[in-house]
Order: sequence, then C-alpha cells, then structure tokens
Amino acid sequence: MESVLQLYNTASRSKQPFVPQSAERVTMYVCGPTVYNRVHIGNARPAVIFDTLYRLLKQRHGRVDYARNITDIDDKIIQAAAANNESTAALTARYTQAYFDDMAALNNLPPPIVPLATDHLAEMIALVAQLIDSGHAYVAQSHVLFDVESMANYGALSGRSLDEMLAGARVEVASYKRHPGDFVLWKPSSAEQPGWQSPWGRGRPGWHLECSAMIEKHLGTTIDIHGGGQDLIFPHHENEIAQSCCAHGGQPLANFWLHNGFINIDGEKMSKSLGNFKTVEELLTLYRGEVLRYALLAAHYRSEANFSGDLLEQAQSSLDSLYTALRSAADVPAQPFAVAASAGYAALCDDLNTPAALGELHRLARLLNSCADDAKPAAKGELLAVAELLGLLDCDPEQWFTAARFEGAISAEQIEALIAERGAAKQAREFARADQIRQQLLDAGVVLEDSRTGTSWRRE
RNA sequence: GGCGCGGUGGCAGAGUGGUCAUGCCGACGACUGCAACUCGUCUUACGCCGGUUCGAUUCCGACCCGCGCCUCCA
Repeated sequence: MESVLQLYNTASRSKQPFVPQSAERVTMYVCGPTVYNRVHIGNARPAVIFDTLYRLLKQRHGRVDYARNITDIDDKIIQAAAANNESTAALTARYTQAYFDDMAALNNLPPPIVPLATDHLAEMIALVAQLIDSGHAYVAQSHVLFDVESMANYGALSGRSLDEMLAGARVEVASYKRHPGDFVLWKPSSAEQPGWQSPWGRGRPGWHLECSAMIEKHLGTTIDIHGGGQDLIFPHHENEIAQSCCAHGGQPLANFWLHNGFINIDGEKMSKSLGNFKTVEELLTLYRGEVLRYALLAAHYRSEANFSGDLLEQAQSSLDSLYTALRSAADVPAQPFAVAASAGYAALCDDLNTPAALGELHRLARLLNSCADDAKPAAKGELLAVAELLGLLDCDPEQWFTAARFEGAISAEQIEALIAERGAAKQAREFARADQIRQQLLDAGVVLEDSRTGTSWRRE
C-alpha cells in the first residue's frame, strides 16, 4: 500500500495528509530569486527541498505543474545596474543564467514553468485594477496601495493581527498610507528608472504583485502548494494572499503553505555584514554540487541547518561510501524497483524526512555490499530508485572517484602507469618498491585499493 | 512588547512510552604481503527540576539557555 503523503502546512501549523485538487495534476509555486547577484547557499535550500518534493509528487501523481519564478524587476536590481553602469536587462539576464547554472549543478531538475516578472506586467496591472475596483486598493500620491483593513482575516497565515503588527513596527510609515500596514501594489518610476505605462502613470510593481499575477496565469486561482523560505511568511506570502484572495472573491490562493528553515554558517546567521556569506558558486569550487545537495538534505527542511566545512566533509565522506558500494557493484544489473514500496519513499512521505531517507540509502548500500550475488540486483535497484527521488547518486561511480577535481592533479595516465609498475613489483615480491609507489600516489592524493580482480584507485 | 521554534553521544542528525536510527570521526576484530575498501563488534545521548506511569529522552508543568519573524531577506 502506498504511503499517505503528510505535509506540514504553515497555515494550519500541523501536518496534514496532502490531497491535491486533481489527482492527475498537482500545482506548486515556489518563490525564486531576485536576480541581482550570485545566489548564496541559503537560496539553494528551497530550490533543493522543493525539487525533492517535485520528484516525489511526480512519482505519486504523474503531472506536476511546478513554477519557480525569476524576479527581474526590483529596487535592488535597479541599484545594482546603476552601480555597474549597465541596463537592468543586461544585469538580470546574466544573473538569471548564473542561477540556472548553480541550480543545475545541485542536481535540481528545471521546473517546467519559469516565469519572469517582466513578462507579466499586463497581468499585474490588471490585478491592481481589479483590486481598486473591488475596494481593496486605493491610489495615493501616484502609488497604489493595498488596504489591509479591507480584508477581514489579513494576517492569518503568519498568525498576527493588525494591532500586533503595529506594536512591533520598526519602519517609518509613509504619510500617504491609510493604515501603516498598507503595502505598495504599484509605485511611480522616475525617468531613469525602468517603468511601464499604467492607468496610474509610468511605474513599476510592488514586491508581492508578480507572484499573485503569475500564479493566476500559469497555475490557476487556487494552487495545491506554495513554498518558500520561512522569512517569506510575513510579509511576502501574507500579502500575496491578500492580493489574490481579494481579487478572487475570497477564494484561497494555496491549500498548502510550506516553508523551509534558514541556514546558518558556523552557528551564525548568514549575512553580508558578518562577512560569512557563502555563494553557491564559491562552494562549488571546493565541493561538487552533489556534496552540497547531500549536505542540504542532511537536515530536515523545517529545521535550522548549520553549514560548515565539517558538515561538507561529512557529506563528502558519506557520498563516497555510497558510491563505493555502487562501484563495487558496477557489473551488477540494477533490477527495476517500484520505489513506492521502499522505506526511503515512506520517509519522504512523512513531511519530506530526508535525513531518514538518507539513512535508508546507507542501509541499502550495506545490503548491497554484503548480500549474496543473487540478491544484489534488487538491492542495487532499490538503492538507485530511492537515490533518484533525492536527486543523488546519478554520477558514474568510476567517474566519481577518478575525475580530477583540481588543476594540476596527477593524470589518470600517470596513475595507471605507476599502478602497472607497482603490479610488476608485487609479482616480483619487491614489496618495498610496491609500498614506495603506494606512498608516492598517496602523496599525490590517490588511494589504491587491491582486490582479486586488480587494483583500483580513487582521488581523495 | 507580540507571535513562533528548538536544546539528542566528539560532530551532523532522525525518532520513539519499554529492544537498533543513520552517517562522519574514534577503538577493536576479520579480510590483506602491507594497506585501502568491505563486513562485524564497541564506547560516549536525549538542557534542568518536578508530575503522570510498572516504566519518560518521548506525555504534562515550571525553570534555564539558544534562535527566528514583527514590512531588505531563502
């Protein structure tokens, strides 16, 4: 029997069985990056988490309309482009491609829908007009503002009332707002700022507007799952809900709200001021993307995760041991395995318990290492099937251990030549010479492993 | 101030009212010319104080400590 998928819904603050509106087509939207610089490892967490969920949902339902947007209009983009003396379009095109590259390096499948904010101005303007018409928004000093008091249950997702929000307000309130909690739907652009013509003059959208507009266009009025980082619960998702619900006669924007926890670096919150900001690009010069992915999956997605060199070393060693099992079983055919029957699959169905699923990978690797030959194809098949759900172990095991990862590393040809020489020395029982070659290779970062069938090697 | 989260062995990190997470590191044994890999065994746990219970790391309450959000943020 297939496991029920339980997901923790921020809206209800509890795990609930996931039931999509249509069993044949699941709709999921995840907030993507604002493309004004290289993304950091914290930005990669939701991408990896929701990619894993995407894989699981595809397995369960077949079709998943998964959209992850690119925010390519924003004040930070305008500032960065001005600082570089280039157009916002040139800047965002460059960083959008960099984001795609970084995410691909982490084994994330490309989402089937990747909408750009700047391709949806007409939809955003229409949404604003609708909110004005229905009495949920007003124009003030060339801005269009959402009237939070017009919505009875504003604040429901984050669990706060308008009064409570005021108590902690730490930002100066613009004088033209009727209520301090009112947020910008549309704002005016100066001549040098990017802008679009609208009924309220030339301007640009507020932060939250694009998601509401793009969800409606690509996925529908109410979607099954909306995801993102914890910090987006308020105000971003709260305001998306306000915009969409009020424009749609109160219909919900999403049935399930999923939020991932934050990543710390060496126990401290990652921030530019602390200087402990790690970009994916930077980390990829030290570790393969799969190692980063393993490290990101090693903690449950809702918990805080601490990123450190130690964690990455452990992830590397853990992957090495899994690939060692696959390398030893290189000649074993993988028997097709119905993954829904696996304990690893069941773990993922329990609110995406990736640490338990990784544990299952290790159990299967041990099984593959130790079981009788006739049981190996099944063990290998199950191991690979669970790993695929996690986006792991898709490398050729031989390549995993032998590919040179640093400039100036000893070549495979040189290694093979030395191994041949050592083999001859062993034949002649000149063990001193053989050990000397082993040490020479070890100094070059190459470990030799003798077996009945010959000598294999791996880089450390 | 308001809302919320968490404290598990050297490290990372699941989970459970009573037997085992798992991985990394460490120790020992088997295997090996020596190693490595692998397999097996093992050590070190559930913040603190009460309560419920035959039994609590797990449930309840208080306390201590850490963290997040409260209109930049994944």
